[in-house]
Amino acid sequence: MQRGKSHVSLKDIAREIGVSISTVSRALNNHPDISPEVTRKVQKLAAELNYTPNPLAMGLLKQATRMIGVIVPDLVTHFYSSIISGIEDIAEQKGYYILIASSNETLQKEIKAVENLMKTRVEGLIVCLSQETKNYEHFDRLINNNIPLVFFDRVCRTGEVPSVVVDNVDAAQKITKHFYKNGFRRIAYIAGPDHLNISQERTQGYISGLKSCGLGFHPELLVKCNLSSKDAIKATAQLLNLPERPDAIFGINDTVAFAAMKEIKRQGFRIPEDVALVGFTDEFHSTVVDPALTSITHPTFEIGQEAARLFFRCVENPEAKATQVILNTKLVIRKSSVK
Amino acid sequence: MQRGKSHVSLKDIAREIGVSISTVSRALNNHPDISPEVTRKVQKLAAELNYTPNPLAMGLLKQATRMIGVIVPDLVTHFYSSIISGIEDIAEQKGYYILIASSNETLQKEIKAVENLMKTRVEGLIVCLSQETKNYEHFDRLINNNIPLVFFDRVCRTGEVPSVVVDNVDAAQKITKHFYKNGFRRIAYIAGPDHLNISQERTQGYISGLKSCGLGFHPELLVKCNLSSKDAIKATAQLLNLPERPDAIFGINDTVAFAAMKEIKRQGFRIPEDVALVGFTDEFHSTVVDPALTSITHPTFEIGQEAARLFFRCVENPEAKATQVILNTKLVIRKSSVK
DNA sequence: TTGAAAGCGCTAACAT
DNA sequence: ATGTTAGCGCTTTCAA
Repeated sequence: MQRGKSHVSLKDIAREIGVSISTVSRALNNHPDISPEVTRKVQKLAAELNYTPNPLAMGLLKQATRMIGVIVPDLVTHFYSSIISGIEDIAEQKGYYILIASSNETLQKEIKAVENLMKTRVEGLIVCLSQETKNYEHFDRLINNNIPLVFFDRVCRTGEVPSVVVDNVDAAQKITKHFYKNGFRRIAYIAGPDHLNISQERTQGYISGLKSCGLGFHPELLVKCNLSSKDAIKATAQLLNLPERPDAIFGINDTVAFAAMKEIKRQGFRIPEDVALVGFTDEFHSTVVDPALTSITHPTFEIGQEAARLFFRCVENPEAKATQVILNTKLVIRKSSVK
Repeated sequence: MQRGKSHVSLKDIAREIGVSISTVSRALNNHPDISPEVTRKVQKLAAELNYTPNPLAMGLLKQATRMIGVIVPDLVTHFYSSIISGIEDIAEQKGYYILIASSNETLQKEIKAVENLMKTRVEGLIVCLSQETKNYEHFDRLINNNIPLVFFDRVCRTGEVPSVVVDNVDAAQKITKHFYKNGFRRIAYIAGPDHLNISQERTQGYISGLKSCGLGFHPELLVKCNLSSKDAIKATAQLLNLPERPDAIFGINDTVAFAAMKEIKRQGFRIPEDVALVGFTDEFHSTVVDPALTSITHPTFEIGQEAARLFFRCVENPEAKATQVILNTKLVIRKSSVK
C-alpha cells in the first residue's frame, strides 16, 4: 500500500462492487432506498477494508471540523493538564478532537494561538487567559463572528461569553477563617496581577474573611506577583522581611504556593510553626511536598468537563445566552497550616 | 457575519475583484504570469479580508493534513508535558499542528488512540508506549503502510522505527556508583514491567553498576511495580520490610520516586540518614520535595525536539532507514542521597 | 432502487 | 495574462 493512498475511499468501494459512489454513500448511511442486498455488501466490504470517512472531505462539505481549540497559560502544570483531560472526556463523547495551544502566559502568544487555531478551522475555542491579558480584542473578533467561545478559571467578557469558574471569594474566605481558627493572626496573601478575575476575587475574599474574623486589613500583608516562581519568591521574601513578620501566608496558586514554601524554608523558618502556609492548588502535589500543603483544591477535571459542555451548548444553540458555571472548591487541611 | 461563513474564500475575493478564482490563487502565490497590478490588488484585498487558505481544502487536495498525532501514557506528568512542548516547538516551525492523545497507560486506550488519530488523517504518529504494551500489531499496521512513526522513551521495533531514548544503562550505573561513593552498600532498585525497554536497560545498568563497584547483586533488592503510585508504595514497603533493609533506593521514574519518598517518610525513616533515595525524573519536582531529590534528569524538551525532527525526516524521506537518537542524562545531586 | 451532477475550497494542467 | 476544467472525498438534490 502506498503513502497517501493508505486510506480507502467511497470510490474504491464503489469500483470494487460495481455501483456508483452515491450508492455506496447511501448504503453506508443506511439510506432506506438502497436494496438490503447492496447495503449488506457495501457495509461488509467497507468493514473489511477498514473504511473511515475522510474528515477533511466531511469538514469541507459540512463546514464543521469537529475540532475544538484549547488555549492554556501553560502545559506543564497539573492544573491545566487535568482540566484538559476533562475537556477531552466530553469532547470524545461527542466525536470531537481538541487542538491544544499554550500561551506561555504571554498576550502575544495568546493572540498568535487564537489566530493559528482559527486558521485550522477549529469550530471554536475554550480558553484560560494568559496572565498578561487585559486587552480582549482578539476574543471580541470571535464574539462578533458568533464563534463558539468558552472561558475557564481566568475569564473576561462574562456577559457575552459562557465561563466556568470556582467560587474564589468563598475559597479565600475559607482560608482566612481556617488560619484564624488555628490561631494565626497576621495573615498575608500573595496575589496575582490586578486585572485577573481570580486575583481580584481572591483578594476580595481575603479581605472580607479578615473582617468577619474581626481582624484588620494590613496593606503590607497583601503583596502581588506575576505568577512566576521567581517573582513569587521575591514576594515571599518581601513578606518575611517585614518588621512584623506574618505568621501565615496563602498563595494565589500552585506555582506561588510552592515557591513560597521553598523561600520560607530557605530562610530557615519552620512550617507551620513559624509561618503557616496554604496553597491554592489541585490535589496532586500537595501531598508530595513537606510538610504536606493545606490547600484549596480545584475540581479540575470537572472544570474541564463543564467548559466542554458549555462549548457544545454554544455549538448546538448559537443563540443561547452566556451563562457562568460556578464550581465549589474544598479546603483540604494538612500539616502546613496546623500547629 | 454568519456562522459557517466566517472565513473568506478565494471565491469571495474573485467575485469582489472581478477575476477568476484561479487568477486569485495564482496572485496569492506570486505566480509570475499574473500582472503586477492584479497581483497587488488581490493581495491587498486578501489581507484586508483576513484571508487564510482553508486547510481542509488543502489537505484534501494535497493529501497532507500537516497534523501529527502524539500519544503519551499520561498528560499530567511534567515529563510528558515537557516533551510535548519540545515536539510542538519543532512542529510549529514546520507549520504543523499536533493532536495529543493519552493512552492512560493502557494498551486498549493506546490502540484506540492510534485508530482515532489515523481517522483524523494525521500524517503520522509520535508515540511513547503505554506500560501495558507488549503487543505491537497496531503499530505494525502503520509500519507496513509506511506511515511516519517515531517512538520516544519507551520504544519498540527499533530496527524499523526511528526513536529517541536516553542512555538508560549509563544512567542507572551513575546512580549505583553515586550511592556507592557516598557509602551506601545495600542498594535497592524499584523497576517497572519487564517488557519495557526502559525497565530492562535500567535494570542492566543497575546490575553492572553494582558489579563495577564490587558489590554483589541481591535479587531481593530488585523489586518490580507497575509504575502506579499505589504499586510503587507497595514495592517500597516490601523493600523496607526486608530483614536486612536497603540503605539506598532508586526508583525507575517520577511517580515511583515520589511514592517511595512518601512511604519511606510514612514509615518514619529519615532520608538520607536511614534510607537514601534517588529518582529518575526531570528537573521540575525534584526541588519541591523535602529533602530535595537527587535524580537523573532527562532532557525532556530536547527529547521532544529530536522526536519531531526524526518525524520530519520520515515525512521528507520515507525511504530513510530508522535511526535511534540517544541523549544523555545528568545526575543532579541533592540532599536525598548524601549523608 | 440507483446514478449523475453539483458543490464545499483549492491547485494545476490545459486551454485561450 | 487569464480563464476553464478536473479532481481531492463526500453528501445531496435531481433525474431516471
